[in-house]
Amino acid sequence: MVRTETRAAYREAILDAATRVFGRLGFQDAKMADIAAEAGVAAGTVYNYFKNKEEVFRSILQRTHELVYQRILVHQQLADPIERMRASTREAFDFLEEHGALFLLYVSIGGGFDWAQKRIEQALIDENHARYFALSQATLRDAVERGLLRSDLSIERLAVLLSGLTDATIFSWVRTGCPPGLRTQADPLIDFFLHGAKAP
Amino acid sequence: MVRTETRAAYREAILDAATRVFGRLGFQDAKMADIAAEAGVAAGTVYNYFKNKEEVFRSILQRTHELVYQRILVHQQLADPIERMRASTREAFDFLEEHGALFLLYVSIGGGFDWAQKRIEQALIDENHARYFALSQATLRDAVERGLLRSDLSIERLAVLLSGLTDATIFSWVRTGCPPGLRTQADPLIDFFLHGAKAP
Amino acid sequence: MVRTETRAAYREAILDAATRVFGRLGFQDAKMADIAAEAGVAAGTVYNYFKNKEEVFRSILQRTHELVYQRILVHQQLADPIERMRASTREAFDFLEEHGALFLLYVSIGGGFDWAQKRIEQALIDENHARYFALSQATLRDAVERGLLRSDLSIERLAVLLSGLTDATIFSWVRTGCPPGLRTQADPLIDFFLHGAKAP
Amino acid sequence: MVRTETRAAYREAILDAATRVFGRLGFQDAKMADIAAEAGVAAGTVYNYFKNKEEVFRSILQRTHELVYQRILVHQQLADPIERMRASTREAFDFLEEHGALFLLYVSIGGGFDWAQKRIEQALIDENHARYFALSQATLRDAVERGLLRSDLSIERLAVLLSGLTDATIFSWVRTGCPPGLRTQADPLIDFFLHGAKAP
DNA sequence: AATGAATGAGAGTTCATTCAT
DNA sequence: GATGAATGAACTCTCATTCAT
Repeated sequence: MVRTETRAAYREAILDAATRVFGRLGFQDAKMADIAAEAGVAAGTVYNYFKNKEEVFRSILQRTHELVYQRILVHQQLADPIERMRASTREAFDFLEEHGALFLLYVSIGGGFDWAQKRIEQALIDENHARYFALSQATLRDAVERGLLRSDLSIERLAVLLSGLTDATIFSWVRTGCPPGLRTQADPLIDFFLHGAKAP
Repeated sequence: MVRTETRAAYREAILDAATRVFGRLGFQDAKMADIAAEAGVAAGTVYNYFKNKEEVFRSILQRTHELVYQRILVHQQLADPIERMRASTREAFDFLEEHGALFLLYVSIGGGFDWAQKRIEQALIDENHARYFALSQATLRDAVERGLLRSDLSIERLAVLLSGLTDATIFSWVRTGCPPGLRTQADPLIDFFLHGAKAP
Repeated sequence: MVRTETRAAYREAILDAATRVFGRLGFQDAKMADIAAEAGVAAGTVYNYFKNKEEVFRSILQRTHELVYQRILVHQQLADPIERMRASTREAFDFLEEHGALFLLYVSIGGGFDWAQKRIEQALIDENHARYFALSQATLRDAVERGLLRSDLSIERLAVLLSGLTDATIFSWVRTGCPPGLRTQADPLIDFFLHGAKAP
Repeated sequence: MVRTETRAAYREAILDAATRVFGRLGFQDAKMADIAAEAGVAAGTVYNYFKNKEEVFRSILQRTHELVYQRILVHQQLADPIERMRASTREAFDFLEEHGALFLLYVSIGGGFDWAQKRIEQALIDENHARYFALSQATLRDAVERGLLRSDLSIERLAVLLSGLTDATIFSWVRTGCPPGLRTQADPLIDFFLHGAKAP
């Protein structure tokens, strides 16, 4: 029992370290030695927990995805689809603020374009992305059916545009050094999604 | 004179080849040997034109940026800022359709998140990105001042959101295999930017 | 006493396992983890019984040698040296058929040319080999002195040639998949040793 | 043309070096760095000529085999099969004396039992071995048909026994430090093959 | 004494860059 | 200036051995 806990703790520590290192350097530049050092273990130890560098990366993706997904899932019970959109966006932004290694989240949320990842596990990324997208699309469909959103654009197109606004906001936030307060941008973002930029 | 032209032609040929190879494989996986082979020259020749791999990449970025920038610049004379936005977006989409190696354009246009680039020349990317952004912001400012766009969002915020919509559209287009007709999405995109998703 | 027996039992179990694993994979490819797993003990346990991988190997060699040597020794009491040769060869072939891990026997008997062994303990191999050889030479000397064998070849040379015939027979047997009946080749082999290939 | 020659020379130099190193240390213990150093080139250079360590090994095998095979082939025109056997054996022994790296010859001639080789390219080894064996068997068959050899043993069995005598002689020679004069043992060996050890 | 995870030295291989031709 | 082979630093991964429990 103790052993199992210790193993799990080691695993988590390595994933945490790897998350920091990948976030800092990207997949290619991150060396296994860096990850091991950051985790405070020997190089070989990492290989007792993960088959290779790719699996470390994949595991981070999966772990992060699961974490965010669960947190967003909670809000899907809200009756009003617009409220659901607002809550989900706030939740995602909250998560980003809490975790330094946003790069990974971004990636797991879907839009990432790092060629390294592409090579590694596009399938996994796509699958995770698809799960988020499915959630988003369900909400949008609900909204369209209730007459809350225009119906001349496909659900998928709406989802793409919404994620575009979200991603751009995140990028911009990262670019400006991750200042506190990202979550406050969630509601204006949804408002913009609804009403656009036209002067009233 | 001939010599100069020959040199220039070699340089262009190498950049063309490198664009294709980087577009196909990404920065890390693209080997100098691949680029040389694609260009039909010997490996060493590349080094007669570029100091190293990074400079090849940087040069592509710069060249592409210049190309797109000039094409977009043409439309800045249009009196109506909304029309300017439409024309610029169409122009960017056209360029993407014409050139297979869209990845690079996208990247040079700005939102890219490839870690390789980050390492290499974020400064350059940012600078290029800033030039586009300046263009975009000038148009948006004009529109706001004419009362065509809401004034409760900062010009910069508007620019970020607009680029988000554009980028998401491009990503989605790439993801679906670059089907013909990207340019037809330019006007609906601007419409969405103006009016949002709300049902009328 | 019990303790001692337990220790001995562990030791034997590990050697048995190691014999199988070395036989299957050779020295280099056999991993200590494989041996431990095959023996049903933890990796560390092996090191409670043997200093290192080489000692495990050496111990197998020694144990196997001892076993075979004792079995062959029994027949040395036979009065007729030719009969002694026949009986010894049969005994060796029997042993090979009984034990799957023939490779090791062969090796310990002497002619092996595995570079791994060479590196490890050529001295030991040579010593064991010398013991067999001494037995063989004693018999041959006896035969020569009794006028049963030609005396124009040195005893050592005769021993070398005899072992060559034996080894070739074993190799050929292994190469053809160790079909049953190796022992029946012992007598024809000795006959050939005596009379050669010439037509009568 | 010069280039081609240079390339070939490099290739040969590396193979020569590798032959020495493999002969000295065996496959596993020979490091690519050792081979490169012995050849007086950089580590990477070896990889410009051979895909990997295994291919270096395989190439040596093939080259040596070809060399020896051609030399033995010359004597196949001799009318008397017994003379053919004598000449072939002498040729093989000559080759061994000329080349320090006998290990390889031995291996390529066939009886080798190095586990490393087994893993690597047993197929190739077997194929080469089969070529020698075919030669040997043809000669033996000829001799049997002419009534020169006993016909109660299969051709294959005769070939096995002959190679056993040869190998044992080589082993013994190597074991005693490769003293000059191996070739003088060829004729007595064939004599022994013909008449055996029985006193006349 | 058994365990099994941590260790870390070491090897094969890649590839950007250099340089003699 | 083009060539293309040589270079060698650097990185991932393996596994014999150690050691805390």
